[in-house]
Amino acid sequence: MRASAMQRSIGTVIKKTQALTVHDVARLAGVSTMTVSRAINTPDKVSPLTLQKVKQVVAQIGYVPNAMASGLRLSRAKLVAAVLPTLTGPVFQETVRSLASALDQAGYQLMIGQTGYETSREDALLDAVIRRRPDGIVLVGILHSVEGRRQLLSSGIPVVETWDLTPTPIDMLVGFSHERIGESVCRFLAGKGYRRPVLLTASDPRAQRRLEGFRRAAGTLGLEVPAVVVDAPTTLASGRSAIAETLALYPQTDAVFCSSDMLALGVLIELNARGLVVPRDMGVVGLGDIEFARSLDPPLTTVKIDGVRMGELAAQLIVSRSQGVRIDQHIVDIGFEIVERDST
Amino acid sequence: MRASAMQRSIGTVIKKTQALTVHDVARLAGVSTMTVSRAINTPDKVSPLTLQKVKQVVAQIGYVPNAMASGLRLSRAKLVAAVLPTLTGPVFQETVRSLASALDQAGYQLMIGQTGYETSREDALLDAVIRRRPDGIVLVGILHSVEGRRQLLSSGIPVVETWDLTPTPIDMLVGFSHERIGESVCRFLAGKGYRRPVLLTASDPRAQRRLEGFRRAAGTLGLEVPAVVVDAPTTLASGRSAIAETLALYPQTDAVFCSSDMLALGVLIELNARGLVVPRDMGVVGLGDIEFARSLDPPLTTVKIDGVRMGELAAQLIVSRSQGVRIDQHIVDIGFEIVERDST
DNA sequence: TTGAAAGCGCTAACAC
DNA sequence: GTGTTAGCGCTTTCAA
Repeated sequence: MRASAMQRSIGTVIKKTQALTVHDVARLAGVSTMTVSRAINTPDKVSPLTLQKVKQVVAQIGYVPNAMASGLRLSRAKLVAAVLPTLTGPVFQETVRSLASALDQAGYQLMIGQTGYETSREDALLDAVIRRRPDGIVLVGILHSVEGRRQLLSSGIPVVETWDLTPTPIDMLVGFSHERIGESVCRFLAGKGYRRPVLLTASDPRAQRRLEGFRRAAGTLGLEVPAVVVDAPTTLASGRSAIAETLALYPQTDAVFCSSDMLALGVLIELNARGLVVPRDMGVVGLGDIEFARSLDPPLTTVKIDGVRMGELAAQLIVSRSQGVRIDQHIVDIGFEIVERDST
Repeated sequence: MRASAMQRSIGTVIKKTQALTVHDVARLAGVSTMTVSRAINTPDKVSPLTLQKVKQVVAQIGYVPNAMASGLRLSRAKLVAAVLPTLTGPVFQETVRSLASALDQAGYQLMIGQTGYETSREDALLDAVIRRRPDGIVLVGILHSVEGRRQLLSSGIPVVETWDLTPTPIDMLVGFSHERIGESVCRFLAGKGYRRPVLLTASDPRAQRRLEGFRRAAGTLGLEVPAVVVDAPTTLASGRSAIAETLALYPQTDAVFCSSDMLALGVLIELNARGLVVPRDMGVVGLGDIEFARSLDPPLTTVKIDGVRMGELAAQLIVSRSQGVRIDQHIVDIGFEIVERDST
């Protein structure tokens, strides 16, 4: 009978197997604990014979070192924390995935904390994060709380902010300028002959700055740019309703710049449902260039944000810093790129 | 030369700020370290006056307890690990998000490990996970490696498998039957009058079992069911090409059951591009009922998988177990539901 | 090349 | 209600 089946039928509680330690290995291998530690961490500082003996015992009894103990001793958790608004939605996914991969390759694990768009949760979350003494903290998206900023600063833990660009980061930063995106998209649309663009803007500060950039550029062209606000996080459904609202309020609109590709997909679907043809009746620009953007019908013109690169760079900054390397380039602007496809 | 050695030789090393400990608080508050510990963890076991004094010092100097130290002392990391194929794609997102939230509320943090669909990576990843002595491990999706199974079992760490149903879980399980989904969707489509269904099937074992279930049910109805295989992870683009292939190979197809909602979206887009009308010319069924399914045009008939509930239950099982509660229900079948909308 | 001692920061158990 | 002692498992330092 299998163990689990037995437990269910009889109701036995599992005996908690006593976890193995260096002492167990040391005893069985006939060496000191220190030698075990060396055999595992710096094998070249141990004679081939002892090394082999220790390795064999480790394999045989299935010893796995305790990271809490070594972390405490070394003051290095080999852990990095990512703090983000939410794991849901395609926006930050690529960044987090590549961050996790890059860290993994360097022997670090990733811990996740979601603020859930509530500023009140941020402080408690940061406290929980700092308790673990991670080797670094990656902020994906914005940190609102002022108290949180202070906590991070005084913790002395390396911090990388992402997805934004500010001249005054907490510590390090890998991002891009939302204002410049607004400006660029405005010029791009104007260059294509669009004269009555509308922004479908998420209710977050970064979207707000894209709007400002867009309007600034539009001002020099003598254009007025209305904005339709959408609650964050943006969804396909909110894209459909936002374009419906746009058509009702500003029927002469000839192009929309959406706060995300998902929003843009909603727009495409709603326009298609209304028998309107993109780009003939309406130009559509997305943001993110997530996986499906190129596969839509028509393929979506969008602003490519290199989330993978951002994650990799963030990982690199933290790993270097935690190994004591001086970081000269505290602020990295990874830029963006307007990918022109058939929706404009 | 090791990277760190090289860095040291260049000589640009930064000194770390000394982190605060209970001793600092104790000294400044004029009490013992034990009293500080009590003031923080069991405030009701401390006199109101000392409590206030300690709290004030803590706030003033910004002391944050060291979780590695308490974790080591208590043998409780207050950490749960989630191991999954990839963070990308909408499939497991809801599960992971709700898992993180539920754990957070119970005072646990979530650590992420991605196997990246490579069995070879699984063992190394599990080793890294077990080192941290998490209070539980949640397997999202399947664990392929036999050695990994063994490692997990002998670690004694509570394990919850999800997104599947097997009579022989490693430990605990929260999932649903993929075979029954196949059967149900087959009967559903047959009931709607469809006679030539095709499956767009991802190349993973769970999708395979849905196909088997579908074919078994189809067999009793005298139907043959071809399958078009799509590489995991499924994407919108692979949906477009899969339906194109389907139309070429099996032109009389009257319905498709897709391995994910994203795949189904690709199908809808491709059919729309070809001037085919859903459901008149083709019935489409998705899997997952992710956020956008109801907002598509037409709204997508799909199999609702309650990822949020799965995450919550997994969290609950682990938290209970780690608090010493006996778990009688080792296997929880959360079922599924066919949500009929307008695409069939 | 190997080992003994000490301590990372915290808290259970036991005194007072 | 508070303090003292000891030790969680590991690894740096120093001695052999």
